[in-house]
Amino acid sequence: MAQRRIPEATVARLPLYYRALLETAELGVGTVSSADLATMAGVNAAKVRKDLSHLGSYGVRGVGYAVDHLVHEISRELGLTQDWPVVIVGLGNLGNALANYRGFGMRGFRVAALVDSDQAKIGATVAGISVTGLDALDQVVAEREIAVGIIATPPGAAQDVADRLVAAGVQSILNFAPTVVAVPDDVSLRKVDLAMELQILSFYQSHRTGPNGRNRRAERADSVPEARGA
Amino acid sequence: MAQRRIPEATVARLPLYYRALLETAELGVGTVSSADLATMAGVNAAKVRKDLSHLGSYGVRGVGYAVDHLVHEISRELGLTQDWPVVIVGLGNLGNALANYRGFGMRGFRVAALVDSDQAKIGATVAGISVTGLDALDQVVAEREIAVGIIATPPGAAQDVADRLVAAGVQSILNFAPTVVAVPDDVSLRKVDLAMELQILSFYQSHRTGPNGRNRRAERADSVPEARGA
DNA sequence: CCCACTTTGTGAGTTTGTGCACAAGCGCGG
DNA sequence: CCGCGCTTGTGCACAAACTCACAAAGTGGG
Repeated sequence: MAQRRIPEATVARLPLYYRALLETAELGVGTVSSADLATMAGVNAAKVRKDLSHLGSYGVRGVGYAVDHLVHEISRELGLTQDWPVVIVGLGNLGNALANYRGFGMRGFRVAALVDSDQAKIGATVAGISVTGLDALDQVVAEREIAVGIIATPPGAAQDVADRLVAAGVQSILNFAPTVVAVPDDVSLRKVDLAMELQILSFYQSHRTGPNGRNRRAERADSVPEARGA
Repeated sequence: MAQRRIPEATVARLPLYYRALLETAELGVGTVSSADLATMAGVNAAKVRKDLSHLGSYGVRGVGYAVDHLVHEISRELGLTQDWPVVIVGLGNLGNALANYRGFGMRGFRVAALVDSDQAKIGATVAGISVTGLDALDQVVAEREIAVGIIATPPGAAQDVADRLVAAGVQSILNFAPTVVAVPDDVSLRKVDLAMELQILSFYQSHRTGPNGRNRRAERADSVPEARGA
């Protein structure tokens, strides 16, 4: 099958497999079947096989996939073999939580800088890192070779921050502010919007039919119709 | 067009339109065109029209959509006309941030309870709400008629908490723990996984071709290839 | 009243994603 | 050496989502 050009949907699932594989490796298991992986990742087994076939990582028929090898392949494909310094902009409740979030350490990501526009916060130390002013963003990004920016500001400031990040050379942005942010085509952008997620849940909750509200299924790409196996 | 059975993809965008419309209403504007909405929501105009046509909300040809009416329609469709009491389980960094998050007030959602298993945290007051023990989850959910649960625990505790939420009668769950959680078919589940988002960004970042890494576009459903208009 | 202009709603064609079902391949036991 | 059981890889058909392009329907000016 075509080696390159991995479908978006597959890319979005690779991290899921990756996590499942790390847990499997932890247990000392040497090989997994697509069915095992499917259970752990909460998806369909055929999908797992097709996804993995996209990255050319061969399993062994009759046996399964070598855990170590697959971890390495996915890791390489996701670019987790290199170090990604991250800057977090905005140190309100969320920014603070993110700065202290363990799990960034998860292969690759490292909080390398914290930035805020509030004079009162500049110079303070959060999670062992000194907070820098927004004006020094360019300099900090350049010095620490930062490629990923996280926006955790109020919505009003988000676009300005995004513009500054882009100007400073950041190529990937994760936006937590509840507003639409525009960036040039050559910059990747993803968003995480709490209110949106809740509103989507609200939709499915209010659209349950039947007297006691327990009938129709509320399928979602993210929901997990699979077994409880493991 | 068929009134009912709104496509998933459309449901996922309704909150986007909703927010854009609220901002428009704020400015005192009476009508918007699909093109305006498209710019604000960062999507394609044809998509906006098709999405809105799904909920039968009629615009006026040659004019556009009445902002107030549309806000009302979407609000009703998303179920935001009613009150949704929410319980947050797990009061680490993230749980605390969520408890203090303004923006929940956004029409409908209200943090009604905070739960943690740590004896040291029980009884404390966070964001004006007293923290309850995990054992009292059933009681709290019943008493306060909670329908939505947010899991902000470490990954190891997530499945157990999900089981307890389901047992207590919660029908919609938003999971922030970086692990796969399984729930019965009649419970809606969405997940927000920070590490996954970063890893997906990392994929696109490491797959930019060309010497300086500035060539290929990294399109994504969530990315915003549109103009900077408004 | 008619015409030019604007904007919606949607039919049709394309692309993307999903899931089934099965042939091909591998290991093991006899 | 052969056959059996297991698991991958994938062809195919179907479903979902997206985009284009345009007819239908409204407004406002002359």
